[in-house]
Amino acid sequence: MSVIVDPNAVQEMDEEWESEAATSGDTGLDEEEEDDGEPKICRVCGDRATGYHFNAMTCEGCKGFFRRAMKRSIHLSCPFQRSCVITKNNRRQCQACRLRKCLDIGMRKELIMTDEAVENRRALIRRKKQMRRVTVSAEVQTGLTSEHQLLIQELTQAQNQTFDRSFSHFHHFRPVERSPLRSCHSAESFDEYVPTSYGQIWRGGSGGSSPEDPYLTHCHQDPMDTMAPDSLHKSENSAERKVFCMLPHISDLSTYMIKGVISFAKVLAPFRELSIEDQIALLKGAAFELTQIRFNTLFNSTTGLWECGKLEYDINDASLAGFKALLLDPLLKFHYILKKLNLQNEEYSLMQAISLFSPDRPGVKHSERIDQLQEMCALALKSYIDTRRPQHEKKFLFPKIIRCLTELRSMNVEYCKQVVEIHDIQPDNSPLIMEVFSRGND
Amino acid sequence: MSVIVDPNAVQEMDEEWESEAATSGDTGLDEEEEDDGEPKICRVCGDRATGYHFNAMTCEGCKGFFRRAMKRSIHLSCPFQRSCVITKNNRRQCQACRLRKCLDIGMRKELIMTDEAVENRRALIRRKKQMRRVTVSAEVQTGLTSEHQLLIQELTQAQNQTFDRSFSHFHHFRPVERSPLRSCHSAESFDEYVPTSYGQIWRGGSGGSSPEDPYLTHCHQDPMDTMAPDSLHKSENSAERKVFCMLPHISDLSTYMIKGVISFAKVLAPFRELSIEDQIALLKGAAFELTQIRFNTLFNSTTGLWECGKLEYDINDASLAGFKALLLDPLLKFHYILKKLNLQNEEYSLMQAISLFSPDRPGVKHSERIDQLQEMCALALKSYIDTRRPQHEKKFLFPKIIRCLTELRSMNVEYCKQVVEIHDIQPDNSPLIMEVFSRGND
DNA sequence: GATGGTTCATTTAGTTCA
DNA sequence: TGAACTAAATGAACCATC
Repeated sequence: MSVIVDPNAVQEMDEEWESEAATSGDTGLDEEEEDDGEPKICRVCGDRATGYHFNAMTCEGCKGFFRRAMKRSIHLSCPFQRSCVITKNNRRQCQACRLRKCLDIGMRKELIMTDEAVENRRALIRRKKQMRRVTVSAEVQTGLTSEHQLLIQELTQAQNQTFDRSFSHFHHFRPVERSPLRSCHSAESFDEYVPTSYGQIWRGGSGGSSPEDPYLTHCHQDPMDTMAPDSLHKSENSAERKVFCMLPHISDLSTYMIKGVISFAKVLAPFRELSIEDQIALLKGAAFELTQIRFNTLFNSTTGLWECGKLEYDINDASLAGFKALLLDPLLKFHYILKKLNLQNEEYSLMQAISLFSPDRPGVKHSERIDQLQEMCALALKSYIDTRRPQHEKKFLFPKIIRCLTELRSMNVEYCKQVVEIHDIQPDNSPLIMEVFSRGND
Repeated sequence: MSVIVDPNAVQEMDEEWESEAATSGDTGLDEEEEDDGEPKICRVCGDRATGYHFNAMTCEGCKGFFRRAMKRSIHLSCPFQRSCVITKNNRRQCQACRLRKCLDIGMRKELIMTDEAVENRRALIRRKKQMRRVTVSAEVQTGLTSEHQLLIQELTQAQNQTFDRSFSHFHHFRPVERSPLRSCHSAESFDEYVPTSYGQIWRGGSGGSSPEDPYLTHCHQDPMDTMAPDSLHKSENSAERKVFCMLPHISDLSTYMIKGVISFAKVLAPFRELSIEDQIALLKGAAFELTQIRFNTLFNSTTGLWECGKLEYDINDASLAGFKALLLDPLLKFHYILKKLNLQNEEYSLMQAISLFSPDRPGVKHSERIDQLQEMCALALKSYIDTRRPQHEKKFLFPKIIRCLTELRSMNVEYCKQVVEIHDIQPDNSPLIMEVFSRGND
């Protein structure tokens, strides 16, 4: 039964039969005098129109309705007979017919801005607003453009808000356990995970370690010393002893730090404005790097310790958590080198931002925008250095920082790999860690 | 069905009038006092009114009463003279008269949300509540892994981007032509392609469905009724009349929908990463299924119509395009059954993805990867249902959806066959359709 | 000035529970 | 049953860009 039978059709003497057939109702009242000044009447509901909206003369109500209904993109069904006459007073009673009428009279959904366009617009407006707030004088005084100033301000603020230097939560972590461990694995499989060459490389090259090496004066036992002899025995008494004795604690520490950097990112307006998808991709890609940058601020290059309140860690703790020299060698080097640059909080924050806004992380969709952000951060860092650092530092500091970021990035891959490997042996890592690192980064 | 007589069509924009009668022919009541500040008095019982409810100024009591009474849909009878005067104090004494009064003053049952709509609303609220807690993927237990979350997000985004619900292109299709057709073909060839058994099967003939089958009680004309008598006459005046009068339009509609699902696939990153060869194989294999899944979102199971803006189609339209009961019977059944599941956008999108990534389509080269993708989509759907659906739905929804997909797949073959057969008789199909369907699928 | 989006008080669905 | 809720949709007034 060719269903589109419309009783109204008979009454319609308008030229365009079909465009009216389903909904008609405006009975040509507003049509005839279109000559010049259009009648300010909503073509959908007959209310007072406020101009053309999405290509049709409509009222504010129908304008908003059309935008919202199209964005919701769900199918609406008329509870009546699909032929409701839309009027000012009944327009809310049938969304389906109202929307159909909108389309009938030529409203076009292409004229609705996409979510992305809206986001860009919002970002633009926000930036301009802030820009306006910052006076030009400030720019003159600091030598930084107000845009850079604002950015740096936002970053350091985010950093301070989300980097807990009280270390008060560290007590909730699973306990520190540095004592010799007993393997449930065979000697060779264990060898695979704790490199024998570790000590040599660490201790500075050719000859073994000299006691005065700053980063070796600490209480780490070589796991091999105590463990190898036992490694073929099955664990007899100590059910809790793990192969990677520090893993539970280090895992909780990492998890905590990751939550911190996630908060850091989420506090940043330009980050929040990205799609959720991209936010996740960026965080997955940068989590390791950001935590290491933050750890660097806690690093004491004299003692080789990361000082976290009353707890402190050395590189061997990482090896006791199962990480191998292939990662730990360059990582420790990184910390010494970066520490030497003696960065300020602003610079650390900018570094984090540059790492975070890496447009080439796997899974990133809108890389252009992220690229912009990264570039802005880099420029801000450059300007900051130029204006705040003494002459002799200006020249090389920026490239050195960038170099550190590059090194960090190259460790990222290895880190992810080792996390997964470790987890296969001893699944002590938190779900968050596994989620963030369990797929390839880069 | 010219039953839909709309009094408003004749009446001009008479302010008071319109507020009352959207479509139904209810007595336009006298709204003498409504001028500006309406009296906040319940039109049913005289109690203090709280606003318009179901199209009438009523109190909270009558609002709730009306909803419940209409939903219960049982017959009420007055213990008195069927003429009780309803007041605030006696309103509970006679439900029958109270309800009658409600209807009299213009309360409309259509403005009560359907059970389906309510369910959707609940689901949406549930989803939003969960969403509120989500910051970054794993941070919070959404019950979905971030991988699944991302997948679902990508799919729904692709769906929204590529499924044009404005139906604005439908006007460019060749015209709808539902009138009786005249054959240019010889009787026998005609008979061959418009199955004589069609009507019987449809109407519940020998082998078939019983009349009370919900999906068979609908108003389709049997093409044979009008056509058979004429089938021996050659077309005398109408050169344009075709054997399959709806074919041109339906063909353009199908072509358009296929373009839509191709776009859907092409927007998906995991799809784009497949070899071009496999992309083509998958699309050829799934085009029919995807379009049908999309059509289901437009299907109104109350009316048996697919609602596409101001156009609407019923199953008979497909038969007027030459499709036969062997396809159309199970297809209509499929639409009723799937619709009943009341799926959300996310679930429809996942369904499409599962169908799309079928590793066993003819011509597929790298089936392992596709198998992976399909499995991931299936798992995502399962988790989605587990986390977003109420307890009682969790159990069977997933298998039911899979069952629908199986059914759809089995129709795929028959569809391809009929498309080719139809094209042999009346080559109105677009090249795209022929390209997609002209070789065996499965 | 024209026409996009934004804001937020208001309206009116459904929900809860005594 | 209905008073007191919650929340989505609405639209008037507004802001911003071109």
